Amino acid sequence: MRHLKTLQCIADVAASGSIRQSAARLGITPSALTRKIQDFESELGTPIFERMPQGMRLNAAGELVLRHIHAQLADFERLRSQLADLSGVRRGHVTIAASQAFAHGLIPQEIATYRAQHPLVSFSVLVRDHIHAVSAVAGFEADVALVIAPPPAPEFQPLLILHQPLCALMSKDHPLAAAATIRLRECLQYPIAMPGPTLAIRHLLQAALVRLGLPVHTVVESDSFEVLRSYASGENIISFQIRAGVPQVSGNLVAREIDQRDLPPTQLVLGQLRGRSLSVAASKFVDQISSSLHSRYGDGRTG
Amino acid sequence: MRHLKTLQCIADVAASGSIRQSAARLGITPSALTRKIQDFESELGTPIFERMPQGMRLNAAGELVLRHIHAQLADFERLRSQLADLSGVRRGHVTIAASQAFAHGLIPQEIATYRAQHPLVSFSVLVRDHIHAVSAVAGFEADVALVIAPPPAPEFQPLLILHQPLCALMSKDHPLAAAATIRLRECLQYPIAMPGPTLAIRHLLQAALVRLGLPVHTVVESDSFEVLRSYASGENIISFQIRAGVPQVSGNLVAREIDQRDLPPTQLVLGQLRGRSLSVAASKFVDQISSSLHSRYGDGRTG
DNA sequence: CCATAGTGTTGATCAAATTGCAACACGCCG
DNA sequence: CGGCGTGTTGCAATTTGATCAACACTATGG
Repeated sequence: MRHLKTLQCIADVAASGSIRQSAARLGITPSALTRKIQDFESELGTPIFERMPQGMRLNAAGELVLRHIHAQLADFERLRSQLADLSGVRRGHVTIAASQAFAHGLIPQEIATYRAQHPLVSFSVLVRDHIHAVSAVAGFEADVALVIAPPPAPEFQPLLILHQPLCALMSKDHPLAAAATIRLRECLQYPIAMPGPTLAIRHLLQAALVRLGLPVHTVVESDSFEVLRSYASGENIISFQIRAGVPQVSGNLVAREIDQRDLPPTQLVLGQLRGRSLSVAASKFVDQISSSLHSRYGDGRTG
Repeated sequence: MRHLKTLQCIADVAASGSIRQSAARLGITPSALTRKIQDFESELGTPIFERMPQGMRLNAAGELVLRHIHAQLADFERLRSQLADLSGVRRGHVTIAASQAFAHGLIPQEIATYRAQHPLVSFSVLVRDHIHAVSAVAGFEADVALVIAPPPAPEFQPLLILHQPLCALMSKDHPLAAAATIRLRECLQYPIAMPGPTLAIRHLLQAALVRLGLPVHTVVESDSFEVLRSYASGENIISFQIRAGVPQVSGNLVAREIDQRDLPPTQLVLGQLRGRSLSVAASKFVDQISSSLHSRYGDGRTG
């Protein structure tokens, strides 16, 4: 788009920190690029980059400008999506940042459902921990984020909040698989495949385990739910996962909820950047995933 | 601003409905303007104007585009305001749409207070009834609106809501001026200067009067509070005004609250367009007027 | 029913802004 | 020092944009 070209150039230079590098990526010469930036700065009346021997870096004014540019580009994307919807076909691109817990089951399934109706909409999925998922939303890298226990941040606006119990994952022959819900202390009688410290549920577990004061027999610790799952399905080992993160088709794997006296329900939040209006495609995807989660899990809150 | 020029052209043509007219106002030739629009439309892949013998009119897609353009321009204005604030001086322009009730006392006084601290900020005041004030905000004509009993509209986001009693206006020698609060039926013993049907408080009064079922001795009806005030201060006539609309220095005019059993408190709402972020200048003005109203009147709600 | 005045559009011409190329100035590092 | 990295500038080629005049069309009034 013609009138956004300069803005995109600035955003690219801000990201790469180098005029020559951005020039190559944008398919123009460094001189044209440097002039674009100079013209923009002179129109604005303020420099927005610090020129350093190592390259370009945004100054304070530039940070404001970059936020504005990202907002402009996002809003234009939303316009395109609206126009496409007007003519009957929904097209566009949706970027969702999600906790790893949902990367296998929930997200791909929701995307598949959505794309069955609107095949012209494409998706990007960023797997990030709760902190970085929220930053991705704040930095216009992602349209929405689906995370467990997000840090409170004023710019992150929740669109849906569910309270979910934690589940113990085990093979379906496991002695504990008979009960509907189990106590955390029962789990500790068996070897544990422990989520790594970058996973949000690790902190929740940690707190509960300390409260219990019992020894934990950790046989493996991993940042990958895939690894944890494979252990839990193979041996007599127990692992953990939030309920919405449990795959619906799970082979010989079963999930049993942990009694809420041991582990209070955890917030599962779908949210966006406050004050931003989403594209039609993203907005409708949010609607779908909201109603899907809501009908499947209701509001798991009990206390 | 270079990259916004085309957008401004489109907005102007949409407003004027004529290429030649806009061309003259923008200082370019009609041919250049028609080409700008054609280029934009071809980049977008959709026409945004209907070409009629009488001129240009936005089509459905154009309406979306225009909204986007207004949002872009407003957001750029906000950026400029932020940049100015960064360098220590606050500058910018604030447009406020207000009910006529506040056009004399409250608004000019608040603007004067603000401009005493920030003389580089300029103001526009649009006097509109509650319906049109909300539309002005929705159509990006005004940054904020201060209105009585605004119609419920999803795009209008309240920032401050006060519940205000209606007051009877009379000269300070008036027989009723002795009491602190008065009953509506007492007022009807005297001639009334009645607010015109375009004023929001007319509807409130009307409902209460019908409920009372007493004859009303209307000597004059006017859409101008200035006219009503002059009658109320001159003869034994009574007029009405919401409390925050009563001028603080009022000559020989006094205001007495109507008993809330007769007339429930009215909503006084300061609001903006939902999802829009205001310029620093406008945002700080909202802060000032909010705290000023809040400290002066608290929340007048009682029931 | 034609003349008129209004609309937007188009082709050719020309000026102005943008770009590319090559050279330059500066800082860094071995 | 010499090589490599950065951003910047002068000048020429190119592209973009604006102008002017003519055109096609429609509504309106005599």
